[in-house]
Amino acid sequence: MKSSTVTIPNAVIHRLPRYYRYLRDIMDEGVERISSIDLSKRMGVTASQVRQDLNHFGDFGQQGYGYNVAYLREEIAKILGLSESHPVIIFGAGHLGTAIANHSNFPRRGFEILTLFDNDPKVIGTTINGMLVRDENELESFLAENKVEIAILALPKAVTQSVADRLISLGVRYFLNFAPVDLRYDDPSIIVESVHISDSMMTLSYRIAKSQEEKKG
Amino acid sequence: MKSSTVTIPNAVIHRLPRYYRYLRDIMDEGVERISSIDLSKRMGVTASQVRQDLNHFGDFGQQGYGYNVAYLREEIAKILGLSESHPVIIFGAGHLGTAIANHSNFPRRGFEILTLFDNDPKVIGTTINGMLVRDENELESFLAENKVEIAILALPKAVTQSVADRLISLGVRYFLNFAPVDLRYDDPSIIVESVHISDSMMTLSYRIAKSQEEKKG
DNA sequence: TAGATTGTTAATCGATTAACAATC
DNA sequence: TAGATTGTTAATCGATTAACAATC
Repeated sequence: MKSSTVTIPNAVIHRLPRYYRYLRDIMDEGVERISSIDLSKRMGVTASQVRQDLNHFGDFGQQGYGYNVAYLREEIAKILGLSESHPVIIFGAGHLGTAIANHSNFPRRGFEILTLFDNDPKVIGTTINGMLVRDENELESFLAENKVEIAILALPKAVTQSVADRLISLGVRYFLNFAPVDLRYDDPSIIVESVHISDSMMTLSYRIAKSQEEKKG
Repeated sequence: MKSSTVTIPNAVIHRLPRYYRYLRDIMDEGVERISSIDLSKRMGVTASQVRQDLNHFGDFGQQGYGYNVAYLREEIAKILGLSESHPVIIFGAGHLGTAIANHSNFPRRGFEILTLFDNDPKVIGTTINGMLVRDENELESFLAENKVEIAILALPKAVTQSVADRLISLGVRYFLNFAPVDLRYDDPSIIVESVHISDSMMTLSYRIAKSQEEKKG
Protein backbone atom coordinates (compact mmCIF):
# COMPACT_ATOMS: atom_id res chain seq x y z
CA MET A 1 0.00 0.00 0.00
CA LYS A 2 1.16 3.50 -0.80
CA SER A 3 2.11 6.10 1.78
CA SER A 4 -1.02 7.31 3.49
CA THR A 5 0.15 10.85 4.16
CA VAL A 6 -1.30 11.97 0.83
CA THR A 7 -4.91 13.01 1.23
CA ILE A 8 -7.35 10.88 -0.73
CA PRO A 9 -10.08 12.87 -2.50
CA ASN A 10 -13.42 12.59 -0.77
CA ALA A 11 -15.07 11.48 -3.99
CA VAL A 12 -12.73 8.50 -4.12
CA ILE A 13 -13.43 7.52 -0.51
CA HIS A 14 -17.14 7.56 -1.16
CA ARG A 15 -16.70 5.26 -4.14
CA LEU A 16 -14.75 2.63 -2.20
CA PRO A 17 -17.80 0.93 -0.63
CA ARG A 18 -19.28 0.72 -4.10
CA TYR A 19 -16.23 -1.07 -5.47
CA TYR A 20 -16.42 -3.34 -2.46
CA ARG A 21 -20.05 -4.19 -3.23
CA TYR A 22 -19.47 -4.83 -6.91
CA LEU A 23 -16.43 -6.99 -6.29
CA ARG A 24 -18.52 -9.15 -4.01
CA ASP A 25 -21.10 -9.71 -6.75
CA ILE A 26 -18.36 -10.42 -9.29
CA MET A 27 -16.73 -12.88 -6.90
CA ASP A 28 -20.07 -14.58 -6.35
CA GLU A 29 -20.33 -15.09 -10.09
CA GLY A 30 -17.11 -17.05 -9.91
CA VAL A 31 -15.10 -14.49 -11.87
CA GLU A 32 -11.48 -14.67 -10.82
CA ARG A 33 -9.95 -11.67 -12.54
CA ILE A 34 -11.34 -8.52 -14.08
CA SER A 35 -9.92 -5.69 -16.15
CA SER A 36 -10.56 -2.05 -15.33
CA ILE A 37 -12.58 -1.78 -18.53
CA ASP A 38 -14.92 -4.64 -17.60
CA LEU A 39 -15.31 -3.41 -14.04
CA SER A 40 -15.99 0.11 -15.30
CA LYS A 41 -18.70 -1.15 -17.66
CA ARG A 42 -20.50 -2.92 -14.84
CA MET A 43 -20.31 0.11 -12.59
CA GLY A 44 -21.16 2.68 -15.21
CA VAL A 45 -17.95 4.67 -14.84
CA THR A 46 -14.81 5.07 -16.96
CA ALA A 47 -11.94 2.61 -16.88
CA SER A 48 -9.66 5.56 -16.25
CA GLN A 49 -11.53 6.37 -13.08
CA VAL A 50 -11.28 2.81 -11.84
CA ARG A 51 -7.53 2.76 -12.36
CA GLN A 52 -7.02 6.25 -10.93
CA ASP A 53 -9.16 5.46 -7.90
CA LEU A 54 -7.39 2.22 -7.08
CA ASN A 55 -3.96 3.69 -7.67
CA HIS A 56 -4.47 6.10 -4.83
CA PHE A 57 -3.96 3.14 -2.55
CA GLY A 58 -1.53 0.88 -4.33
CA ASP A 59 -0.67 -1.16 -7.40
CA PHE A 60 -3.28 -3.85 -7.15
CA GLY A 61 -3.36 -4.84 -10.79
CA GLN A 62 -1.03 -6.47 -13.22
CA GLN A 63 -0.38 -5.41 -16.78
CA GLY A 64 -1.89 -7.77 -19.30
CA TYR A 65 -3.90 -9.52 -16.60
CA GLY A 66 -6.12 -7.04 -14.80
CA TYR A 67 -7.12 -7.32 -11.16
CA ASN A 68 -7.58 -10.44 -9.11
CA VAL A 69 -11.11 -10.04 -7.80
CA ALA A 70 -10.72 -11.69 -4.40
CA TYR A 71 -7.38 -10.02 -3.74
CA LEU A 72 -8.62 -6.58 -4.74
CA ARG A 73 -11.70 -6.95 -2.58
CA GLU A 74 -9.58 -7.96 0.37
CA GLU A 75 -7.31 -4.96 -0.14
CA ILE A 76 -10.29 -2.62 -0.24
CA ALA A 77 -11.59 -4.22 2.96
CA LYS A 78 -8.24 -3.42 4.55
CA ILE A 79 -8.29 0.15 3.26
CA LEU A 80 -11.81 0.61 4.62
CA GLY A 81 -10.69 -0.78 7.96
CA LEU A 82 -13.22 -3.59 7.83
CA SER A 83 -10.70 -6.03 9.24
CA GLU A 84 -10.56 -4.03 12.46
CA SER A 85 -13.17 -4.67 15.12
CA HIS A 86 -15.19 -1.68 16.32
CA PRO A 87 -17.40 -1.85 19.41
CA VAL A 88 -20.66 -0.06 18.68
CA ILE A 89 -23.67 1.10 20.67
CA ILE A 90 -26.99 2.12 19.19
CA PHE A 91 -28.73 5.05 20.81
CA GLY A 92 -32.45 4.89 20.20
CA ALA A 93 -34.20 1.51 20.04
CA GLY A 94 -37.11 2.62 17.87
CA HIS A 95 -37.81 1.11 14.50
CA LEU A 96 -34.70 2.57 12.91
CA GLY A 97 -32.41 1.48 15.75
CA THR A 98 -34.00 -1.94 15.65
CA ALA A 99 -33.54 -2.18 11.88
CA ILE A 100 -29.85 -1.43 12.29
CA ALA A 101 -29.45 -3.85 15.18
CA ASN A 102 -30.81 -6.53 12.85
CA HIS A 103 -28.46 -5.63 10.01
CA SER A 104 -26.74 -8.93 9.48
CA ASN A 105 -23.70 -7.58 7.64
CA PHE A 106 -22.48 -5.32 10.41
CA PRO A 107 -20.66 -7.90 12.55
CA ARG A 108 -19.09 -9.37 9.43
CA ARG A 109 -17.54 -5.99 8.72
CA GLY A 110 -16.11 -5.43 12.15
CA PHE A 111 -18.99 -3.53 13.72
CA GLU A 112 -19.72 -5.34 16.98
CA ILE A 113 -22.96 -3.99 18.38
CA LEU A 114 -22.75 -4.30 22.15
CA THR A 115 -26.11 -2.95 23.24
CA LEU A 116 -28.85 -0.39 22.62
CA PHE A 117 -30.00 2.49 24.79
CA ASP A 118 -33.44 4.01 25.04
CA ASN A 119 -35.55 5.99 27.49
CA ASP A 120 -38.83 4.17 26.85
CA PRO A 121 -39.73 1.85 29.75
CA LYS A 122 -41.64 -0.33 27.28
CA VAL A 123 -38.48 -1.36 25.44
CA ILE A 124 -35.89 -1.13 28.22
CA GLY A 125 -34.99 -4.64 29.29
CA THR A 126 -36.12 -6.28 26.07
CA THR A 127 -33.65 -7.82 23.66
CA ILE A 128 -33.27 -7.05 19.97
CA ASN A 129 -31.44 -9.59 17.86
CA GLY A 130 -30.00 -10.96 21.09
CA MET A 131 -28.87 -7.56 22.37
CA LEU A 132 -30.19 -5.97 25.53
CA VAL A 133 -31.89 -2.59 25.41
CA ARG A 134 -30.63 -0.61 28.38
CA ASP A 135 -31.95 2.42 30.19
CA GLU A 136 -30.17 5.48 28.88
CA ASN A 137 -29.40 6.34 32.52
CA GLU A 138 -27.04 3.41 32.54
CA LEU A 139 -24.95 4.94 29.77
CA GLU A 140 -22.28 6.36 32.08
CA SER A 141 -21.77 3.14 34.00
CA PHE A 142 -21.80 1.08 30.82
CA LEU A 143 -19.15 3.24 29.18
CA ALA A 144 -17.04 3.06 32.32
CA GLU A 145 -16.90 -0.71 31.98
CA ASN A 146 -16.98 -1.19 28.21
CA LYS A 147 -14.87 0.25 25.47
CA VAL A 148 -17.14 1.84 22.86
CA GLU A 149 -15.82 3.40 19.68
CA ILE A 150 -18.86 4.15 17.57
CA ALA A 151 -22.28 5.39 18.56
CA ILE A 152 -25.11 5.05 16.08
CA LEU A 153 -27.66 7.78 16.72
CA ALA A 154 -31.17 6.70 15.71
CA LEU A 155 -32.97 9.41 17.62
CA PRO A 156 -35.42 12.23 17.04
CA LYS A 157 -33.85 15.39 15.68
CA ALA A 158 -34.65 17.36 18.82
CA VAL A 159 -32.52 15.26 21.19
CA THR A 160 -29.72 14.15 18.87
CA GLN A 161 -27.31 17.00 19.52
CA SER A 162 -27.62 16.76 23.30
CA VAL A 163 -27.14 12.99 23.29
CA ALA A 164 -24.11 13.45 21.06
CA ASP A 165 -22.72 16.05 23.47
CA ARG A 166 -23.18 13.64 26.34
CA LEU A 167 -21.47 10.80 24.46
CA ILE A 168 -18.61 13.08 23.44
CA SER A 169 -18.09 14.16 27.04
CA LEU A 170 -17.87 10.47 27.93
CA GLY A 171 -15.17 9.86 25.33
CA VAL A 172 -17.06 8.52 22.31
CA ARG A 173 -15.60 10.06 19.17
CA TYR A 174 -17.15 8.30 16.18
CA PHE A 175 -20.78 8.66 15.15
CA LEU A 176 -23.22 7.49 12.55
CA ASN A 177 -26.08 9.96 12.71
CA PHE A 178 -29.53 9.36 11.25
CA ALA A 179 -31.23 12.54 12.43
CA PRO A 180 -31.71 15.40 9.96
CA VAL A 181 -29.21 17.66 11.72
CA ASP A 182 -25.52 18.35 11.24
CA LEU A 183 -23.85 17.59 14.56
CA ARG A 184 -21.74 20.35 16.10
CA TYR A 185 -18.50 19.61 17.92
CA ASP A 186 -15.19 21.28 18.70
CA ASP A 187 -12.79 18.37 19.00
CA PRO A 188 -11.32 17.82 15.52
CA SER A 189 -10.66 14.16 16.30
CA ILE A 190 -14.40 13.53 16.31
CA ILE A 191 -15.74 11.94 13.15
CA VAL A 192 -19.39 12.02 12.15
CA GLU A 193 -20.97 10.35 9.20
CA SER A 194 -24.61 11.19 8.58
CA VAL A 195 -27.38 9.36 6.77
CA HIS A 196 -30.00 11.94 5.91
CA ILE A 197 -32.90 9.90 4.64
CA SER A 198 -35.18 12.89 4.20
CA ASP A 199 -32.47 14.71 2.20
CA SER A 200 -32.45 11.78 -0.22
CA MET A 201 -36.22 11.92 -0.44
CA MET A 202 -36.02 15.62 -1.28
CA THR A 203 -33.37 15.03 -3.92
CA LEU A 204 -35.66 12.43 -5.45
CA SER A 205 -38.50 14.93 -5.34
CA TYR A 206 -36.36 17.51 -7.12
CA ARG A 207 -35.45 15.08 -9.86
CA ILE A 208 -39.09 14.09 -10.33
CA ALA A 209 -40.15 17.73 -10.57
CA LYS A 210 -37.37 18.41 -13.05
CA SER A 211 -38.26 15.49 -15.29
CA GLN A 212 -41.95 16.28 -15.32
CA GLU A 213 -41.22 19.90 -16.16
CA GLU A 214 -39.02 18.80 -19.06
CA LYS A 215 -41.75 16.56 -20.38
CA LYS A 216 -44.09 19.52 -20.57
CA GLY A 217 -41.45 21.39 -22.56
CA MET B 1 -37.20 31.47 -11.36
CA LYS B 2 -34.60 31.13 -14.09
CA SER B 3 -35.00 29.00 -17.16
CA SER B 4 -34.74 25.38 -16.19
CA THR B 5 -33.18 24.15 -19.41
CA VAL B 6 -29.71 24.72 -17.96
CA THR B 7 -28.52 21.65 -16.09
CA ILE B 8 -27.93 22.24 -12.41
CA PRO B 9 -24.74 20.65 -11.11
CA ASN B 10 -25.39 17.55 -9.05
CA ALA B 11 -23.38 18.95 -6.16
CA VAL B 12 -25.77 21.89 -5.98
CA ILE B 13 -28.86 19.69 -6.02
CA HIS B 14 -27.51 17.65 -3.15
CA ARG B 15 -26.95 20.81 -1.11
CA LEU B 16 -30.50 22.07 -1.53
CA PRO B 17 -32.06 19.91 1.20
CA ARG B 18 -29.33 21.16 3.52
CA TYR B 19 -30.21 24.80 2.83
CA TYR B 20 -33.80 23.87 3.40
CA ARG B 21 -32.97 22.37 6.80
CA TYR B 22 -30.84 25.28 7.93
CA LEU B 23 -33.39 27.84 6.84
CA ARG B 24 -35.98 26.08 8.99
CA ASP B 25 -33.74 26.33 12.04
CA ILE B 26 -33.00 29.97 11.30
CA MET B 27 -36.70 30.69 10.86
CA ASP B 28 -37.43 28.97 14.16
CA GLU B 29 -34.97 31.31 15.84
CA GLY B 30 -37.12 34.17 14.64
CA VAL B 31 -34.50 35.50 12.24
CA GLU B 32 -36.23 37.30 9.38
CA ARG B 33 -33.38 37.98 7.00
CA ILE B 34 -29.91 36.60 6.56
CA SER B 35 -26.89 37.50 4.44
CA SER B 36 -24.98 34.94 2.43
CA ILE B 37 -22.02 35.44 4.74
CA ASP B 38 -24.03 34.67 7.90
CA LEU B 39 -25.71 31.67 6.30
CA SER B 40 -22.36 30.42 5.03
CA LYS B 41 -20.84 30.67 8.52
CA ARG B 42 -23.63 28.58 10.03
CA MET B 43 -23.34 25.96 7.33
CA GLY B 44 -19.57 25.84 7.20
CA VAL B 45 -19.28 26.79 3.55
CA THR B 46 -18.19 29.95 1.70
CA ALA B 47 -20.51 32.87 1.08
CA SER B 48 -19.58 32.63 -2.59
CA GLN B 49 -20.91 29.11 -2.71
CA VAL B 50 -24.19 30.13 -1.11
CA ARG B 51 -24.73 32.90 -3.65
CA GLN B 52 -23.63 30.78 -6.61
CA ASP B 53 -25.83 27.89 -5.52
CA LEU B 54 -28.94 30.01 -5.08
CA ASN B 55 -28.34 31.93 -8.28
CA HIS B 56 -28.71 28.78 -10.28
CA PHE B 57 -32.41 29.07 -9.56
CA GLY B 58 -33.15 32.76 -9.38
CA ASP B 59 -32.43 36.12 -7.80
CA PHE B 60 -33.75 35.46 -4.34
CA GLY B 61 -31.73 38.10 -2.52
CA GLN B 62 -31.59 41.84 -2.45
CA GLN B 63 -28.45 43.94 -2.43
CA GLY B 64 -27.82 45.59 0.89
CA TYR B 65 -30.43 43.41 2.57
CA GLY B 66 -29.62 39.76 2.09
CA TYR B 67 -32.21 37.00 1.83
CA ASN B 68 -35.63 36.88 3.44
CA VAL B 69 -35.50 33.60 5.34
CA ALA B 70 -39.12 32.52 5.00
CA TYR B 71 -39.30 33.52 1.35
CA LEU B 72 -36.06 31.77 0.46
CA ARG B 73 -37.15 28.63 2.23
CA GLU B 74 -40.44 28.64 0.38
CA GLU B 75 -38.66 29.09 -2.93
CA ILE B 76 -36.36 26.16 -2.18
CA ALA B 77 -39.41 24.08 -1.27
CA LYS B 78 -40.83 24.92 -4.69
CA ILE B 79 -37.57 24.05 -6.43
CA LEU B 80 -37.45 20.74 -4.58
CA GLY B 81 -41.03 20.06 -5.60
CA LEU B 82 -42.19 19.77 -2.01
CA SER B 83 -45.38 21.65 -2.81
CA GLU B 84 -46.45 18.86 -5.15
CA SER B 85 -48.18 15.85 -3.70
CA HIS B 86 -46.66 12.44 -4.44
CA PRO B 87 -48.50 9.20 -3.71
CA VAL B 88 -46.04 6.70 -2.19
CA ILE B 89 -46.05 3.02 -1.35
CA ILE B 90 -43.54 1.30 0.89
CA PHE B 91 -42.42 -2.14 -0.14
CA GLY B 92 -41.22 -4.10 2.85
CA ALA B 93 -42.89 -3.62 6.23
CA GLY B 94 -39.95 -4.66 8.35
CA HIS B 95 -38.31 -2.37 10.85
CA LEU B 96 -36.94 -0.06 8.20
CA GLY B 97 -40.22 0.19 6.31
CA THR B 98 -42.00 0.77 9.60
CA ALA B 99 -39.54 3.47 10.59
CA ILE B 100 -40.18 5.28 7.32
CA ALA B 101 -43.94 4.87 7.61
CA ASN B 102 -43.68 6.62 10.96
CA HIS B 103 -41.57 9.48 9.61
CA SER B 104 -43.72 12.44 10.56
CA ASN B 105 -42.22 14.91 8.11
CA PHE B 106 -43.04 12.97 4.96
CA PRO B 107 -46.69 14.00 4.52
CA ARG B 108 -45.75 17.60 5.28
CA ARG B 109 -43.41 17.51 2.31
CA GLY B 110 -45.86 16.10 -0.14
CA PHE B 111 -45.10 12.41 0.27
CA GLU B 112 -48.47 10.75 0.89
CA ILE B 113 -47.86 7.19 1.97
CA LEU B 114 -50.83 5.16 0.81
CA THR B 115 -49.97 1.71 2.07
CA LEU B 116 -47.24 -0.86 2.71
CA PHE B 117 -46.69 -4.23 1.09
CA ASP B 118 -45.10 -7.31 2.57
CA ASN B 119 -45.09 -11.07 2.11
CA ASP B 120 -45.06 -11.99 5.79
CA PRO B 121 -48.47 -13.29 6.97
CA LYS B 122 -47.66 -12.04 10.46
CA VAL B 123 -47.70 -8.39 9.38
CA ILE B 124 -50.16 -8.50 6.48
CA GLY B 125 -53.44 -6.97 7.64
CA THR B 126 -51.89 -5.00 10.50
CA THR B 127 -51.71 -1.22 10.40
CA ILE B 128 -48.61 0.91 10.81
CA ASN B 129 -49.15 4.55 11.70
CA GLY B 130 -52.72 4.14 10.48
CA MET B 131 -51.69 2.54 7.19
CA LEU B 132 -52.65 -0.96 6.15
CA VAL B 133 -49.98 -3.53 5.36
CA ARG B 134 -51.16 -5.43 2.30
CA ASP B 135 -50.20 -8.76 0.84
CA GLU B 136 -47.69 -8.20 -1.92
CA ASN B 137 -49.93 -10.32 -4.14
CA GLU B 138 -52.39 -7.45 -4.06
CA LEU B 139 -49.88 -5.12 -5.66
CA GLU B 140 -51.24 -5.44 -9.18
CA SER B 141 -54.84 -4.83 -8.20
CA PHE B 142 -53.86 -1.97 -5.90
CA LEU B 143 -51.89 -0.22 -8.63
CA ALA B 144 -54.77 -0.70 -11.05
CA GLU B 145 -56.98 1.30 -8.73
CA ASN B 146 -54.55 3.79 -7.20
CA LYS B 147 -52.10 6.17 -8.75
CA VAL B 148 -48.67 5.58 -7.25
CA GLU B 149 -45.64 7.68 -8.14
CA ILE B 150 -42.95 6.65 -5.72
CA ALA B 151 -42.05 3.25 -4.31
CA ILE B 152 -39.83 3.09 -1.27
CA LEU B 153 -37.93 -0.19 -1.29
CA ALA B 154 -37.10 -1.36 2.21
CA LEU B 155 -36.31 -4.92 1.27
CA PRO B 156 -33.49 -7.43 1.51
CA LYS B 157 -30.83 -7.02 -1.13
CA ALA B 158 -31.65 -10.36 -2.73
CA VAL B 159 -35.21 -9.47 -3.73
CA THR B 160 -34.90 -5.73 -4.37
CA GLN B 161 -34.08 -5.87 -8.08
CA SER B 162 -36.92 -8.27 -8.89
CA VAL B 163 -39.46 -6.24 -6.93
CA ALA B 164 -38.24 -3.10 -8.70
CA ASP B 165 -38.63 -4.86 -12.07
CA ARG B 166 -42.16 -5.82 -11.16
CA LEU B 167 -43.03 -2.29 -10.09
CA ILE B 168 -41.47 -0.84 -13.23
CA SER B 169 -43.52 -3.17 -15.40
CA LEU B 170 -46.60 -1.90 -13.57
CA GLY B 171 -45.73 1.71 -14.34
CA VAL B 172 -43.96 2.94 -11.20
CA ARG B 173 -41.03 5.12 -12.22
CA TYR B 174 -39.63 6.72 -9.06
CA PHE B 175 -37.80 4.83 -6.33
CA LEU B 176 -36.12 5.37 -3.03
CA ASN B 177 -33.99 2.29 -2.52
CA PHE B 178 -32.51 1.21 0.82
CA ALA B 179 -30.90 -2.05 -0.26
CA PRO B 180 -27.15 -2.16 -0.88
CA VAL B 181 -27.53 -2.63 -4.62
CA ASP B 182 -27.62 -0.26 -7.57
CA LEU B 183 -30.88 -0.87 -9.37
CA ARG B 184 -30.71 -1.69 -13.07
CA TYR B 185 -33.27 -0.36 -15.55
CA ASP B 186 -33.50 0.55 -19.22
CA ASP B 187 -36.16 3.24 -19.29
CA PRO B 188 -34.34 6.59 -18.90
CA SER B 189 -37.43 8.19 -17.40
CA ILE B 190 -36.97 6.05 -14.29
CA ILE B 191 -35.39 7.85 -11.35
CA VAL B 192 -33.78 6.05 -8.45
CA GLU B 193 -32.34 7.58 -5.33
CA SER B 194 -30.51 5.22 -3.02
CA VAL B 195 -29.75 5.35 0.67
CA HIS B 196 -26.85 3.02 1.25
CA ILE B 197 -26.58 2.83 5.02
CA SER B 198 -23.79 0.28 4.98
CA ASP B 199 -21.80 2.42 2.55
CA SER B 200 -21.94 5.25 5.09
CA MET B 201 -20.81 2.88 7.80
CA MET B 202 -17.85 1.83 5.66
CA THR B 203 -16.94 5.43 4.94
CA LEU B 204 -16.97 6.07 8.67
CA SER B 205 -14.79 3.02 9.17
CA TYR B 206 -12.31 4.34 6.60
CA ARG B 207 -12.10 7.70 8.29
CA ILE B 208 -11.59 6.07 11.69
CA ALA B 209 -8.80 3.88 10.31
CA LYS B 210 -7.20 6.89 8.65
CA SER B 211 -7.27 9.00 11.79
CA GLN B 212 -5.87 6.26 13.99
CA GLU B 213 -3.09 5.60 11.52
CA GLU B 214 -2.20 9.31 11.50
CA LYS B 215 -2.07 9.34 15.28
CA LYS B 216 0.52 6.60 15.21
CA GLY B 217 2.56 8.67 12.77
C1' DT C 1 -26.67 59.40 0.06
C1' DA C 2 -23.51 55.89 2.14
C1' DG C 3 -23.21 51.22 3.48
C1' DA C 4 -24.27 46.71 2.75
C1' DT C 5 -24.67 42.89 0.17
C1' DT C 6 -26.10 40.81 -3.87
C1' DG C 7 -25.39 38.73 -8.66
C1' DT C 8 -21.95 37.58 -11.74
C1' DT C 9 -17.49 37.34 -14.09
C1' DA C 10 -12.88 35.77 -13.80
C1' DA C 11 -9.32 33.01 -11.43
C1' DT C 12 -8.24 28.97 -9.03
C1' DC C 13 -8.56 24.58 -7.63
C1' DG C 14 -9.79 19.74 -7.94
C1' DA C 15 -11.57 15.78 -10.21
C1' DT C 16 -12.30 13.20 -14.40
C1' DT C 17 -10.93 11.56 -18.79
C1' DA C 18 -7.67 10.57 -22.48
C1' DA C 19 -3.51 8.84 -23.99
C1' DC C 20 0.41 6.08 -23.95
C1' DA C 21 4.78 4.20 -22.33
C1' DA C 22 5.84 0.50 -19.16
C1' DT C 23 5.44 -4.24 -18.33
C1' DC C 24 3.30 -8.57 -17.30
C1' DT D 1 7.37 -12.86 -28.36
C1' DA D 2 2.87 -10.43 -29.15
C1' DG D 3 -1.18 -8.92 -26.92
C1' DA D 4 -3.35 -7.14 -23.17
C1' DT D 5 -3.83 -4.08 -19.72
C1' DT D 6 -1.92 -1.59 -16.12
C1' DG D 7 0.04 2.74 -13.85
C1' DT D 8 0.74 7.41 -14.65
C1' DT D 9 1.26 11.80 -17.01
C1' DA D 10 -1.04 15.33 -19.50
C1' DA D 11 -5.36 17.48 -21.12
C1' DT D 12 -9.97 18.54 -20.20
C1' DC D 13 -13.76 19.47 -17.71
C1' DG D 14 -16.40 21.07 -13.79
C1' DA D 15 -16.89 23.07 -9.35
C1' DT D 16 -15.38 26.33 -5.91
C1' DT D 17 -13.57 30.64 -4.52
C1' DA D 18 -12.29 35.46 -5.12
C1' DA D 19 -13.27 39.88 -6.60
C1' DC D 20 -16.00 43.62 -7.77
C1' DA D 21 -19.40 46.32 -10.31
C1' DA D 22 -24.35 46.75 -9.82
C1' DT D 23 -27.94 48.10 -6.92
C1' DC D 24 -31.02 48.08 -3.04
